[in-house]
Amino acid sequence: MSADLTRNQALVMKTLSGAGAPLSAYTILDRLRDDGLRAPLQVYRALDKLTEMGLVHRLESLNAFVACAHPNCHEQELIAFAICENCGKVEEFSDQVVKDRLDGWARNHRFKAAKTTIEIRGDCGRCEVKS
Amino acid sequence: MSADLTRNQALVMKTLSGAGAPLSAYTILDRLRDDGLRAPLQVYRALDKLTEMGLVHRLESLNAFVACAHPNCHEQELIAFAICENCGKVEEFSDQVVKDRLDGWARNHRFKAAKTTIEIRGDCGRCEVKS
DNA sequence: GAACAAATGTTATGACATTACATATCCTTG
DNA sequence: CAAGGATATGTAATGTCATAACATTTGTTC
Ligand SMILES: [Zn+2]
Ligand SMILES: [Zn+2]
Ligand SMILES: [Zn+2]
Ligand SMILES: [Zn+2]
Repeated sequence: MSADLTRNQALVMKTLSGAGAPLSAYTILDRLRDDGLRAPLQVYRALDKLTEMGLVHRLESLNAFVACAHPNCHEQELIAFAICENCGKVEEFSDQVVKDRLDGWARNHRFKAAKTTIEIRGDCGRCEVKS
Repeated sequence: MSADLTRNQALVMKTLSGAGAPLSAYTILDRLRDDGLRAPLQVYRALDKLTEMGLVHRLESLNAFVACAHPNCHEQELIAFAICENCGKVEEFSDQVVKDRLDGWARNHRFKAAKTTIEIRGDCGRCEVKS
């Protein structure tokens, strides 16, 4: 199925997987200087491919990227993200009812959805910050 | 209720209302040069206040801003946006079921939501492009 | 191995957003 | 009214995110 990754794609994927939290393209670049990467485009091109493959998600409200938590699991699903503003952790989930409701709205309004973004910003349970 | 707008806030609001589509902060700035605005910050500060007041929404997937279609109507609602990638038009809607499902997920995971983004990108009915 | 597609390298530039600091305006209250 | 505080403004500089354009290399197919 998913073809082997190229060198740059593998480097970017490894960086994101190891981070455990979203990273900006430029942060990824900084962490890969020693591996020979020098220009933003090298990272953006790898991110584009990885996103197409479903291995990486772009978080629109953060302008950042995160490794998929369930690779190859939810190819066609509508994915929602819960993003902790305190620790940076991201949880992915799907909800068929939400998907059905949004699909229904689109159908009723003759809107042809291409991509849907659902992102919840807030504080995760583990982060009950000592006020 | 919503206090009077300051000069800069009124200028930005008028520009956004008249546009009928989302505008970037820099586009707004360009359209207000003749009114004396010169720096991005003047626009961003006005946008911040207008957003707080609920008169303007930020579209995360576009890095742009749009005048609220139903001012003072949905103060506390979860708002979803359907954004046409062809004509730029944005439709706002609320769905209580979607809100309940997302609230339920958050409750179950002890996630304290601060702000939720729902944006559907696609093509609106009016835009059935001549292929 | 010629031809084509895909990936890479590099420079420059464009687009979006904030920091830092100075000044002005409004509004309260003694 | 003067003093003080809160809010709004003006301005320059800088930081952050993303793509255009072009040259080169690598891999695949016939
Ligand atoms: Zn995923
Ligand atoms: Zn957290
Ligand atoms: Zn609205
Ligand atoms: Zn349209």
